[in-house]
Amino acid sequence: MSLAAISGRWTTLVLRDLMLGPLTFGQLRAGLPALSAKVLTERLVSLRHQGIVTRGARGYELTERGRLLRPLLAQLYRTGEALLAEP
Amino acid sequence: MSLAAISGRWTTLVLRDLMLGPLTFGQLRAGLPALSAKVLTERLVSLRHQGIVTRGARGYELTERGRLLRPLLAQLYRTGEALLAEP
DNA sequence: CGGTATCCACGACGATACTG
DNA sequence: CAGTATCGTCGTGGATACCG
Repeated sequence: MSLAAISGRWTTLVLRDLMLGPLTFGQLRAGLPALSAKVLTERLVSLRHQGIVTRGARGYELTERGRLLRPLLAQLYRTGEALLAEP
Repeated sequence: MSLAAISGRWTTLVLRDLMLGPLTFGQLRAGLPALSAKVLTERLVSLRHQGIVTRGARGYELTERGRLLRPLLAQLYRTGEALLAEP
């Protein structure tokens, strides 16, 4: 369930950027240069269908529902650190 | 990094079962009947290569490193609940 | 029981070109 | 600028059959 929300290459990175505030398509691309327009579009469509992101006047932004993912993202990075520390 | 550890269909479910203690191949299969032997093998090989699981006398069990994933798994399920609650 | 070996289907991803 | 369309490739997973 929550895995669906963050699965797919790049998804966590897109979400991390959106956690800081609304961003336009171009701003998202600029932050993730290796991500193609096509895949970014796919990710955004998927996230919008899940009610995690909306498209408004200021670009794309997280919904209330999307903000529920913040602790998960945080834990994801924390665990990544821990795995690096204990090899 | 931590995403690699939990990516792949079934991986989180295999890990959740192993959190309870060592399990044999057959016990893992019994717990996840829809999971084919081939995919379970793949998952276990991958997890062993990442140092998350070892194969011992009692079957497969989490390493010290593997136990680092516990908070992440917990957060994953907690977030899943939250997403269901707030539609 | 505890896997390994093959083959096949499907979806994800990347590159490129194009459009309003 | 903000996407959409198309195509080819590759990885993942499922089904099935087989082995020590």
